[in-house]
Amino acid sequence: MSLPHAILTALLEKPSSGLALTRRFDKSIGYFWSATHQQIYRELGKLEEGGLIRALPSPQPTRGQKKEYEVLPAGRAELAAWVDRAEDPKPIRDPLLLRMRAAAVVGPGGLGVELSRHLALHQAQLKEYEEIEERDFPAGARDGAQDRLRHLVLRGGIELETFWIGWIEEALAGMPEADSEPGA
Amino acid sequence: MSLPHAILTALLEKPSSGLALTRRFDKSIGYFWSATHQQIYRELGKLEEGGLIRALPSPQPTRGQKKEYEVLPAGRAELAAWVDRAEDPKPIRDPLLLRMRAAAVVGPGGLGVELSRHLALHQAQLKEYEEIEERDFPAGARDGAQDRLRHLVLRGGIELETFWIGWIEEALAGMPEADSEPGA
DNA sequence: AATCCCATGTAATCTGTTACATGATTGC
DNA sequence: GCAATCATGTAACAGATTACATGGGATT
Repeated sequence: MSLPHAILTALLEKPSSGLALTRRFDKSIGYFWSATHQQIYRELGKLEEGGLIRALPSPQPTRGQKKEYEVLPAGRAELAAWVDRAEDPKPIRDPLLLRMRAAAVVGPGGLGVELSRHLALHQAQLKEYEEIEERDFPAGARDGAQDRLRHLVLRGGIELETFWIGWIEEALAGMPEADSEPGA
Repeated sequence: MSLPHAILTALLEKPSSGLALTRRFDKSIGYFWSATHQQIYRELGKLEEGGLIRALPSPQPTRGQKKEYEVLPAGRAELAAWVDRAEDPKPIRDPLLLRMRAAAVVGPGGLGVELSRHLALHQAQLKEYEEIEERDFPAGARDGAQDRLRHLVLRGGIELETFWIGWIEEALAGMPEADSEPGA
């Protein structure tokens, strides 16, 4: 139940068309909640139908025509209620951890190569986050409540990437190349 | 595409019935890939149909009768291939980070309460992992390739919980009670 | 008129969740 | 016999992914 709220948040930050939203879900909001344009258009339809957002009046709203959306008061209220709502953290569900566990049973095979590849991807993502941090939250700047919260979210991303980098390095250290298979 | 491989891994570790698998997905494997019994039964059916596992011969395989499964060579091969396969890390998709971002727009409301609740849950989970580590991987024990990999997976869980605890504490520190709402 | 890009969608499929149904076994 | 529990499933739906379809405007 997070996608509609991700969209409401994005639209409150700046009213947008479906495509513009899609672009923003490739960065910014999308760093913490990804979505494709199909999901976004479908959800925009539902949100409009539910009276949480509305399309800004435009000449002719036909197919292929840009349609800008803005959040209605009901939408803002729903988002505020969601922020407060109790919702348990989802248990971890990560394919890489699972693959490591499988490797313990069938042997690591070429997992080392894959780990190195992931390491590079996480390092690149970390670098991207750090550049954003430098640009948007330079050290020593006074910031308001809004900025503090947004910075905190970014810190979360940075620390998660840092965790992965450390964990993968640890994994690679204990994994020569083609290790021998454990017992059948 | 991870659920079938999670099941193959679990069945290689120990042939089991559907219900026994379900129980094990509440701990162990389930710490890194959760699944309900409905998912498991459905997937067991597909895996059997696909010739990756088979039900051990039993008296009368009717409804309500226990059915034990074991992995066939094709299943082991598929799992080994999956361990090697290139599969990009999924982008972060976390409701709590998203809620923090939404809080930057609509104000934190009672998010602090929710954060404290999550903090307690993560602390409990961390404790559970640490007890497992003490029990299964006591310091100074020599361990084989299999144990090293399984320990590494557990370390991943421990470090992830540690991250969340740190991050939530950081968040709570910068969030008195009911902060004032930022701009409309 | 052909091609490309912007923009909005539909359809099919897969994965995951929630609620419910059915049969077998065991203890009372 | 009845209730509780073990065990295996069905059905309906919600959410996410992938592939494809449609149309407008600009460029060449």
